[in-house]
Amino acid sequence: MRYFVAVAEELHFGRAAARLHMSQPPLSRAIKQLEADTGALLLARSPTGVTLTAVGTVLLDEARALLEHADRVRARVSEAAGAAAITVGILGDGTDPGVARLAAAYRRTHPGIDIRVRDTDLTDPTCGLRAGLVDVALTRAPFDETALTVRTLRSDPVGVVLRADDPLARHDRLRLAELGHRRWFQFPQGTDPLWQSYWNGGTPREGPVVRAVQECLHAVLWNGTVGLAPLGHDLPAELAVVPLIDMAPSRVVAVWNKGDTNPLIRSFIKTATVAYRH
Amino acid sequence: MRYFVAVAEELHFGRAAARLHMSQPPLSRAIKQLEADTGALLLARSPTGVTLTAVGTVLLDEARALLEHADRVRARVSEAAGAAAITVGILGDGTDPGVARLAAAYRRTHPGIDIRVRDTDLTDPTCGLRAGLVDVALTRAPFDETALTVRTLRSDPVGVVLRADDPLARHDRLRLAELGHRRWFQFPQGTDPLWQSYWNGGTPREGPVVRAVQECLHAVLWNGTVGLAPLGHDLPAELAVVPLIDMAPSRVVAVWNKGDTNPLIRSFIKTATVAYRH
DNA sequence: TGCAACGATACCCACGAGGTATCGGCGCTG
DNA sequence: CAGCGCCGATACCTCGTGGGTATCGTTGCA
Repeated sequence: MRYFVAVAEELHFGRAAARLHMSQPPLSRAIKQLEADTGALLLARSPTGVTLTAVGTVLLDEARALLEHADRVRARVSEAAGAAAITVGILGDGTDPGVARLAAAYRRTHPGIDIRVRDTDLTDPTCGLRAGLVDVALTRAPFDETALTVRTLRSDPVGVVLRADDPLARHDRLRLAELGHRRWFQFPQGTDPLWQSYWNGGTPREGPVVRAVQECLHAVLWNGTVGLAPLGHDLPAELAVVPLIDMAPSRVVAVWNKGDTNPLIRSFIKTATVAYRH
Repeated sequence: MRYFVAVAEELHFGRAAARLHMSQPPLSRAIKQLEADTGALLLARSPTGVTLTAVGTVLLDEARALLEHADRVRARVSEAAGAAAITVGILGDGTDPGVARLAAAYRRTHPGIDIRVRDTDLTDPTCGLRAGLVDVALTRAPFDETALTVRTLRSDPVGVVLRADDPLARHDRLRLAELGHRRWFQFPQGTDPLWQSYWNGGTPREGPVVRAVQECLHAVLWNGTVGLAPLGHDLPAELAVVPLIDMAPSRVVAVWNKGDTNPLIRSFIKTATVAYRH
């Protein structure tokens, strides 16, 4: 019916399709189907243009009222639901382009829902999920997944971060073994072992302790240490990141507590999967 | 929303599913999805039973009103459309079980639509479609399809109709060649050549002229002629039908005039395809 | 008479709504 | 208090359809 109202108002299939953010053929089909169900021609397609038939005029009025009614229902129910809120944890500084798209999409499809964001440092890959500080975390695997549900959103190749003037920075790809003698920045003791081990390339390392992304970069810049990072992020010109060919890619994931009853999680995850799929 | 109203009224997923003619799991999922979109729990599932939450109560009222509104819109539009009608032609005496299911299904999904039926004899496989006597024909292929659109609904094996005491009737299958010396009942001159040729098994035959199903049966009973018929129909006990192994199966088809603008045709064909798919 | 516009058609792919089988949790019962 | 049964949730599969791209046919216009 939204489709029909759009076409009836534009009196032009192409423009209506644009307004509905879709292409023209499926719109034509949808209108045809509506006509088949009502049993009457709603739009007179003459080569000079599209006109409303008598029945079409009736339906236009009725459809407008009905759609308005539906919108009112939505509003009333979400009012009755109170300020529904979801807290999402984001690892690091959350400048991931996917996050921006996701936030925009979710605000659009669920207006009135209160989205709270909690930016966390790199020491807890679950962003405080277990502690109940967030409902869902946008983070990176791997980590201890007991009592959590994990959904992969994307995979990024991983590289090593070096000073731009580091001799190794001239390579266009490296192996972990070529970095064995370097100092690596380290997460503090007590962080998730799987997480810690992954970012150390699988073997224990020595180096300065970091907690946030900025600290990692500083550690590389000032201390000449190295460390791993997913590719595809903007870095200051003084730093270089060289792809590692023997490192499993880093998975961007959405995580939530198994058995969490907050109904918003379900819709949030769904929006997330499509937003990350471009 | 219909689903939600059903569950809210029954306060029992299983019973609601039965009422909606569906199974319980997809209903559970649908409600969950509604809850995800609303952002609030609508139903409190306790092991003792299902209860409406506060938000659920609000939605129940609103949903009832909205669904009622939608029904009113349907009624108003179909009233404005006037007595929309579709005339369907049926070949032979139209006792095909599929036809009954189709009629029932279409009346249910399109109440208020005037279905007129035109039973025709076997001399015109298009049931007067080209002459404009019907909008859509439920008939059997093959025939001249120029300017027609054909949609196959089902395929029936074909057999030869014989008197029960005919020596050939004792076989459980036959070949066309074994019937070469018999007289076959014939359609009148001027009927569609493809149609005529098909029911003659591909070669010209001699025999009494028939127009209706009854006449065919009488021709076999009283004149000792033979003829072809699709299997799977009830016949009087004095007649037998023996499957032919070298005869292409007979396709039950829906046909309409190419470019016909009656919008009901589309929905009728759709209902037909699902009705014939059991 | 060629061209541009526009709705219709053909074809393809991915998502989701529906199904069946099974699980898990709680209450009831012997 | 252990076992059973009820009932909603979960897992997994399949098919229909809603959306896409590419192309056609018609018609008005230059």
